[in-house]
Amino acid sequence: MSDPIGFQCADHGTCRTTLLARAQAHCDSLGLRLTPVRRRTLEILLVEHRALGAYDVLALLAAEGLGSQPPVAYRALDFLVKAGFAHKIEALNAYTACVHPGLDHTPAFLICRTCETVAEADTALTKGRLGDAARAAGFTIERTVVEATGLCPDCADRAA
Amino acid sequence: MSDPIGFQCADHGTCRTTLLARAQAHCDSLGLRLTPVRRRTLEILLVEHRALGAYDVLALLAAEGLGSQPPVAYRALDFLVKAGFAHKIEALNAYTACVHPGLDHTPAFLICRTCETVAEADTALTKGRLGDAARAAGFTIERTVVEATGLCPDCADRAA
DNA sequence: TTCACTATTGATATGTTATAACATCCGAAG
DNA sequence: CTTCGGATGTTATAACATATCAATAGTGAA
Repeated sequence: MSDPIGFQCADHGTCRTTLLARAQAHCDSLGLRLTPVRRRTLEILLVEHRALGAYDVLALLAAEGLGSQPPVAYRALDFLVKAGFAHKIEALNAYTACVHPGLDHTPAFLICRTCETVAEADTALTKGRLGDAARAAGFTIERTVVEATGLCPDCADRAA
Repeated sequence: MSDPIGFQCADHGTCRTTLLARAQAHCDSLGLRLTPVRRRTLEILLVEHRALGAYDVLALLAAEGLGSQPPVAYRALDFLVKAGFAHKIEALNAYTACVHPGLDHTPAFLICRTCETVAEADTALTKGRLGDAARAAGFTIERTVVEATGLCPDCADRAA
């Protein structure tokens, strides 16, 4: 598992620029289209650096004239999720940018219940004990959701 | 990790009776009240043996005159979840009975995307690699969601 | 260029999941 | 018996998500 990333990102500006450029390159190479709405949606997720609901995203898009109805946000988010640039956090019904897009990975999330910051780590859960249990049961795993809720260091300090 | 339970429960009648009795005993000993709505809700989850949405439960309750408005179902489900008799499946926004209530455990679920049957296993994820990552990041895990979606043996056979 | 094709966007409506807020009931403790 | 807290009834609405169909724009072939 790689180190989780998210609670101490020193330079959002750089990671935003880098990841946007990577997304653009990825789309170019696959013939996908990173349209203005999609690009801006990804940028919003990168800048906010926490889990945002579809309607949160929609409000920000709408403020810039990039669409005002729910499908606009959901389509953009679906695209980003399918392309691997973002993930859906099921426990929050919210979305967050992927910190290492392009790589095929099974994300695991550490979600702060106070500030909603999300850190992304990797698991290889299907190779571990859950995978063993699934095989024993004859179950074929296609997708996994791993989400841990709790307190991030900053919020824990603030509470103490 | 215990074996997953759920894809081959031979005798629903027995497990229903047993688990209802256990829930009753647990409530008695803790001074909780397993009221008619709560008891019936648990029974519904046990009998169906798959993930049910709150409105599915509500429809069944309503058909028996046990309330007809959303809060009825949500309150009953919240009670069952808090008491450890049921779990919420975040990936489905649905609820399922716990197969070994009373024990403090971190459930992991195998969810068939076709028949929506849910098998429950245990993980000790906080003791594994995710726990290591969380500790390294200074993150305090309070609750974990582990859900694997895929195909159960029956549905896999049927598809083949 | 023009055409046909496909992906994307725009717009309206609706479906689904969940909770807020407040009134009322009812049983247990004092 | 009263009072107090948990449970329920009821209305309304918030929050999350998708179906549908029309309009538009980019792409490649004739």
